[in-house]
Order: sequence, then structure tokens, then C-alpha cells
Amino acid sequence: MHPLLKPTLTQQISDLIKDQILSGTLSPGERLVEYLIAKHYGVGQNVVREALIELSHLGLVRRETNKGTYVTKLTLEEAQKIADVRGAMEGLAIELVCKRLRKKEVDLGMLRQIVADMRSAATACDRQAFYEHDIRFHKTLWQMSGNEYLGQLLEQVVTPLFGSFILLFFRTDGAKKTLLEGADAHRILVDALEKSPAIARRAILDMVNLSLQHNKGLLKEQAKSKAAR
Amino acid sequence: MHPLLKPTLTQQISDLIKDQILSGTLSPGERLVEYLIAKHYGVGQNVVREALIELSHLGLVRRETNKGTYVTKLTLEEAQKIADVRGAMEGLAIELVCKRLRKKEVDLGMLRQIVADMRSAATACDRQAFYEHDIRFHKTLWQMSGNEYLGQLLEQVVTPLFGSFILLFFRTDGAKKTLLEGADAHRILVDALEKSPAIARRAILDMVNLSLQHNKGLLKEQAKSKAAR
DNA sequence: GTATTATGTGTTATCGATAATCGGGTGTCA
DNA sequence: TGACACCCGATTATCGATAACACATAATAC
Repeated sequence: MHPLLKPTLTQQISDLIKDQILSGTLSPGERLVEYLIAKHYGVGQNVVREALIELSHLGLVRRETNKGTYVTKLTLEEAQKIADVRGAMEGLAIELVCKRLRKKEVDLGMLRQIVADMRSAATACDRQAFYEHDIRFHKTLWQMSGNEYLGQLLEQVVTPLFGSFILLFFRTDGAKKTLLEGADAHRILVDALEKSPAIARRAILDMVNLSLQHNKGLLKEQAKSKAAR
Repeated sequence: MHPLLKPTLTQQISDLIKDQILSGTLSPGERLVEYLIAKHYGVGQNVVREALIELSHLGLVRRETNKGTYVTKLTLEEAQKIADVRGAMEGLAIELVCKRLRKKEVDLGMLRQIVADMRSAATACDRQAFYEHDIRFHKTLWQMSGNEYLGQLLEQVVTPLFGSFILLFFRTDGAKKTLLEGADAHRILVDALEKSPAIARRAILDMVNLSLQHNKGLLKEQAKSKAAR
């Protein structure tokens, strides 16, 4: 029953570095030296190399031939561009989900459950849990669209944005009110899915933009505190 | 002045295999054995390995851990899904281009030139040239959107579809009329860019769908001829 | 004093060899 | 006959070492 998959070393190292980037242990712009990482984890340089290539495709790092690998630094404009792409693709996801809902190929049970989870996390002011649910919500949505290419690409596009977002958010004090509003926005989206694709589309666009605005504010704060030093 | 870039071996091998897939020398489902390819080209296995990883990210091949690498086989449903994603993203590209047009940040000169090229290729019934211009047209459009993430993702999404399309098209007899229609559709799109984003959006959606329909027909023919054998 | 060319150092790109893994075949036993 | 364990060849995954490269600095020429 269990795939009991034994991930390849490359995959493990990739995940490890990914976590470090998303958790902020590795800061944007920082250089990643293949052979040092290899020595650190006791693996071959090629393993690290392939892991870094993997991450470069996720957009988390940038590789320059014969020069090196650096953690991606997101500027405001780049965040805006990513948000635009995300908006277009999430919009498509919504449309597809609505279509499948009408054909009764999927139902909203899972989504409602996740929204409930988000709400309790928000009430408990557990930011970590909240964002895990948030990500799970969107991934579920993508999956429900039935278009695996869409999910794959969204993952590529959203990961870096979500990542830096979470990072910043954990360092600042995300208000409980913000979390509750976020949970509400998701609930409204689920309700809209049954009623009208157009409304749902609008709802998710707002959500993406809200997330971006929030991100922008945090990025500015970060820049300010950096300038103060 | 000239970068005179010397591409890495990995990049060269990747391009080589890519061409073989898109030209049909390697057929869908075919297995690619790393060490055989390595020996064939006189390079290390790791070089081929990384090239294949690269191609797997482009969607041209599928890699299974500890098992092997296979040329991607596109079914009708998959082609439809890719077309959906492509439509959403091309739509965004159009919107962004329209915005930049109004701000005079870009102009349509290049696009009009490419359309002219397409038209002469169509008149000469030079399918190879026509499709090169076609691809160039879309890449130019993506670039003009000013959103590099969009272009990058579109490349990932469109390449496999375009690839199999071209492959099939070359094997069948693409009528001159079809080519002329294609060139016209692109001209109409360029005209619409100046007038109304909504019309342009519709135009490109039609274009994507037309391309898919064409592809579908060709795929069916292929299946039929295979069944006949 | 500036421009150009050696030289050194740190890092990536590539190679060749070995270990791990998979799938198939073969043999054993109920 | 069928289920299971085991071994074998083919192939991938990983390693360690070397070559190629970029950049900085020192040396040299003009």
C-alpha cells in the first residue's frame, strides 16, 4: 500500500536547501558553493549540483555558468510580475473547478474543511499552521482543476513568492485580525465557486493582490530597517 | 561586443536531444539511456544526465527514479490541458502588451515585420520558415509584455505542444491555404492590439484553440495510420 | 601612470569508476 | 501450477578526482 519511497539524495538535498531558503536561514543574494555544501552534508558535489539545478527551476536560486549559484532576491517589480502570472493561472484554475463542480466531478467538502482549519489556526493565532493550511488550500484547488500542468506551473510561480512572504511574515508580527480576514476571504471564495465563476474569479484575483500588497508592505519595512542599520 | 558564449556541454547535448525530439528522430515513448547517449557523443554520463533533467523540466521527457528516461507522449487530453494554460497566459501577455502600448513603452514594428515574414513564407509554402516565424512572433509578444516570468513559463508550456505540432505537420501536407490563414490571424491580432485588449484577447484565444484543433486532427490521423498497420 | 599581460586562487564543469537499484529469469517448494 | 526467494545483467545514482573557467592581484611593458 505504501509507496515507501526512498527519495534520491538529490531530492533530499534539494528539499533541505529549499527549507533553508524559505525559512530564512539562507538570505536572498547569498552565494551557495557546491563543494562546500557537498562536504557539509557528506555527499558528492554532483548531488548538490543537481539539487541546485532543481531549485533554479523553482526560481529559488539563480545559477550563472562557471560563476556560481545565488539565492534569488525578489524586488517589488518582480513580485508584481509573479503576482500577475499567478492571477491569470489561478483564474483559470477557478474556471476549471467551476466547470467540474457543475458536472459533479468534484465537491467542496475538502476545501470547506481546510477553511475551517484556517479559521481555528487564526483564532489560535498560530501563523505557522495558518500558512500551511493556506498553501494546502491552494494546492487542493489546483488539483481539483484536473489540469496537472496548471498545478505544476503554479507551484513554480507561487513557491518563491509564498516563500519570501512567509519569511517576512514570521519576522514581523502578523496580527490575528489579518489571519481572520484571510480565512474569511477563503470562505467567501468557496461560496462563490458554487454560485458564479465570475465572482469566484474576482475573489481570487483580490486574494492574490491582497497577498501582494501585504508582501509589499513587509518588503518596505524590511528595506527601512536595513537602511537604518 | 560579442558575448561569443561557449555554451556548456550540458546545454549543447540538451539542445541536440531537444532537436531530435522535435524533429521526430526520437519518437514519443522511446527510452533514452544515459550511458549510451554519453558514449555516442563522447561525453560523460553526468552531462547527459543533466541534459535530460533539463529536458524533463521542459516537459519533453519524463524521468522515473532508478528506472529511466522516456520521450513524452502527448495524449489529446493533455494537449487540451496545455492549450488551456497557454490560453490563460497568452491572454495575460496580450493585456500587458496593450498596457505598454498605451504608455508608448513598446511599438508594433517588430510584430508587423514578423507577420510580413510569415506571409511570404506562406506564399512560398515554406512550412519550416513559417513555423520559425510563428514561434518568433509569440516569443516577441511575450518579451514585449515585459514580464519575464510569463515568457519563461510559456516557453515551458508551449514548447512540447508546438513541437509535436510541427512534427506532425511536416509529415502531413500542410496546405498553403492553412498557412495563409495563419498569417492572417496573426495580422488581425496585431491590429487588435492597438484597438482593444478585449478583442485582442479573443483573437489569441481563437488562435490557440485553432492550433489545438489542427493538432487534434493530425493526432487522429496519426492514430488511424498506426491502427492500419 | 595606465594598459596589458602573467599568475594564483577559488569554484564550477566534466570525467571515469563504483555502488545501488530495478526487472526479468530461474529454481525451489507447497 | 503458482507463490516466493534468489541471482544476474542492465541502468541509474553517486562519488572522488581532474580540467576548465572567472576573477582578482601582481608583474611587466609602454
